[in-house]
Amino acid sequence: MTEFEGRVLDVVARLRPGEVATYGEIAEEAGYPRAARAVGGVLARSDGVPWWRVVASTGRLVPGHEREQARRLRTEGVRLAGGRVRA
DNA sequence: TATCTGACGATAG
DNA sequence: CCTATCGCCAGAT
Repeated sequence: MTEFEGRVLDVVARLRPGEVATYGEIAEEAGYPRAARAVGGVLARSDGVPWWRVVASTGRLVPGHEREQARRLRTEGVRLAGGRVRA
């Protein structure tokens, strides 16, 4: 468990139901401002974290998990439109 | 030290 | 709105 990993997972774990954040925001809050890309890598290999509450800066859902993510987000009351989270 | 790989982000066309 | 590109980053090899 690297420090980067630990910080990222910690930040994501703090997201509350209905709250959505972008990879970039997670990276910044974790203390690694420009590591948005690396954040995706961590989430892709982690379990037990609310990954569905993280989306791209454009509001797009996670590639390959659109259905599942959309289902979970709607369950939490998040408004979606055209496969994207409404700003 | 050099490369390659992604659940990224911003920008140009 | 879409794709192509390029810049950026941590990790793995």
